[in-house]
Amino acid sequence: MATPLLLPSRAAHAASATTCASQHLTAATSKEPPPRTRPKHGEGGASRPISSSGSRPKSLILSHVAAGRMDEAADAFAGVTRPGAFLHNVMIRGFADADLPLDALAAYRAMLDAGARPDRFTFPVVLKCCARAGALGEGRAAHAAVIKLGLGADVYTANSLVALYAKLGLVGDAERVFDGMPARDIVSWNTMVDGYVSNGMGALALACFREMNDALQVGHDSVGVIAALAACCLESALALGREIHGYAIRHGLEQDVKVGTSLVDMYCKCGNVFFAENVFAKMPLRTVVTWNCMIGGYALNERPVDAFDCFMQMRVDGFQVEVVTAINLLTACAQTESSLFGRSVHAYVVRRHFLPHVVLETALLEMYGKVGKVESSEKIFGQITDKTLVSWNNMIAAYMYMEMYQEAIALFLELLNQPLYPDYFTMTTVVPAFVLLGSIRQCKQMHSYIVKLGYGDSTLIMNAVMHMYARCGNIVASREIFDKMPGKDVISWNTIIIGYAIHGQGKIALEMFDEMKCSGMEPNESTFVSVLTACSVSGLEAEGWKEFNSMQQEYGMIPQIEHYGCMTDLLGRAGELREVLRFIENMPIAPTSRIWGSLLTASRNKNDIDIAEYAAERIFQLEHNNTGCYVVLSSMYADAGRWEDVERIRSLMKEKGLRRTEARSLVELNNKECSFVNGDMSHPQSEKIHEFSDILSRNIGEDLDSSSNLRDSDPFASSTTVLPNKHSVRLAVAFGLISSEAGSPVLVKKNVRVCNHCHHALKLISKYSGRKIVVGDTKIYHIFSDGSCCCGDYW
DNA sequence: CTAGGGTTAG
Repeated sequence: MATPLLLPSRAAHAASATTCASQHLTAATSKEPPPRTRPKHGEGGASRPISSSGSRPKSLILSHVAAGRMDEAADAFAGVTRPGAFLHNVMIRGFADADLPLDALAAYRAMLDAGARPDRFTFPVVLKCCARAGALGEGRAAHAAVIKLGLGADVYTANSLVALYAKLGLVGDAERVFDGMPARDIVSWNTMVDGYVSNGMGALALACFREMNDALQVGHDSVGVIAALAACCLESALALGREIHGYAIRHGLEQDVKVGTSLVDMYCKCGNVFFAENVFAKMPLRTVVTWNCMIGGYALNERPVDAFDCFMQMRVDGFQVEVVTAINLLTACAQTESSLFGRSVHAYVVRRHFLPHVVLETALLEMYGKVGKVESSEKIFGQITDKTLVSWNNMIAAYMYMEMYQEAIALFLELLNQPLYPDYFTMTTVVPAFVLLGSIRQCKQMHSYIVKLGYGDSTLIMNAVMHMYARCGNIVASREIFDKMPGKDVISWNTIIIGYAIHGQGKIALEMFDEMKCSGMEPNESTFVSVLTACSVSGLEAEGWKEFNSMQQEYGMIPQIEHYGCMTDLLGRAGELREVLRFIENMPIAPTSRIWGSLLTASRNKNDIDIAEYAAERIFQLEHNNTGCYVVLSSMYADAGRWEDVERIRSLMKEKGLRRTEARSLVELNNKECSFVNGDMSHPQSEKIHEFSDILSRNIGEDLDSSSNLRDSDPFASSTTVLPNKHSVRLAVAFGLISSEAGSPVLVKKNVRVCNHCHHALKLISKYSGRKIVVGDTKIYHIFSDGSCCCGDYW
């Protein structure tokens, strides 16, 4: 490594868009605080006027403070009539060292009340306590006092201010203080770098780390290297992390156990366990934190067995298990099939009296959730006294994992009543529950409830409600919310665009996209997923290509696998299968099963069994248990009359123990929803429903006797064959038609794709009945109206 | 007498 990136050229430095400091760096002259005489223990401040009690109480206070006996120190302090700044500082620092930041702040207030004048030794400690206590108001007041007392130029004090603001998440204020400093030392820079890191701003942290090398005459120390490695974790910057590793070696910093630990951590978090193991093995000294990082690193990289082995080795080496060790182990336990390991860790932490401990309890509940023991999760959740948002989120996730959607929604609603604010994770976890079982009626209920709780102006929440309406088939309601939203963000726009896309209204989706750009909102990668989906669903081939090129050329984005997925869908609908295949083979990223699935769909629509088989083979290489793939292939064989192949797949399935998702259709009526399975007879009006479906069949001239229906094409079905007009969607539609007012649309949601036969029949039924029939499958909404479907017969 | 640093639940 001849030219380390750590020592960049000025040009590179100037190129970094956001610099964290201004230029006025005087050379190494004024950086050191002025020399001072260090009073010896017990005689400090002897020159200052002290009360009649002389220096006795002073040394007494000092020894109490040194031993952490703050009660005694306070008693002795009370005996001093007019303590000077020094003694006040001693008391403040005593409380701070005893981990009593609130008492320290009280001592500071007492100092002010007593009329003593805080000095440059007072504020660093006071500010640190403000940071630890989260006391922003007191911190700001102290900042004002610093300026009033003319201590703003003191490096120690200013550094503490930077740290305070950064710790409280006010990076802007931290930057202002930092930029305003007449001189900065290595601590100032390290504090700023770390401030960026603790606020998740890895790129800024690294820019600042580089900049400090030019600004200071000295190299990085271990503190800075540790902060920079943390920044690499945030950015997953493995290459840069290696460079910093090199720097640490060249400057003899890798001997520092904290640097070594940070290196282990960085390599694990950047996904290179091998490098981490190398560093770990060569470390002359390890601490329990080092072991924790290594165990956590294995867990993070989904190597539970290695995590357990590492844990054993840790105990052999004589290290005590601590809370973090247990938390990291639980991550590994969650990756095993059974709850056995998790339960033993649980028993262990109980024995060690590690509980209660929110993070540990949350890790336990998450682990139980992931191994499918949702009751255990519930039990732990109930026992957590100070539930954090993460606890709630994990409990919701545990319900979701077990497909307990009602419970997930109920818990989410309960969360809205807590003094906690749901975050992005909450929403992305719970939204599928609404989407999967929500009806328009439930959406409306939820919507009004959310508004009543005062979340009506929350962009985060209302984006989810918009999404929910759109996924439940009510794009109009979705649009109404969108139009009324005061603070639309990029997700709001992406949501409304994909909403129109899945309703087959590609033109409107593209209009919204134009409007978005006109409004000054910058599209992101997901926007293009929405836009390209709109183009593909609505068959807008030219527009799709235009946007695909524009995202690269105008926005400098690199298309991701999702974008390629949209493009293969688009091509599959419009073009030749060979063309789709060529497109896939020329993709710069490896195709996933979703891409091959797109080709499979295309070959099904073009009835090309050879290419379908090819696509299916690719899918099985990636996902050997892809149920949907078997179903499509099997129905294609059936259509072609290749019954031996249908049989072959059927037995293959049996061998693997795979079962098809049972088809289910939900029809929404005014006040309730009704669910149907294929051939359903459970509804009280079943006879009438079946009869009406037969009438519809006759009136549309449906051919129920064609050869493909005589034999069962479904490799998972039971021995009884269900005629197409008794498929779940047909029963739901029939019931919807007889149970709702003439002229109103019928809305049905389905958990699997509509079969070709029913799709054709539903078009005719819409014409015959003069009704709009909306059928949502897992991907899009089919809007059948006057004999045609918005999907253009490709889905 | 003062400031900055390594591990933890999605």
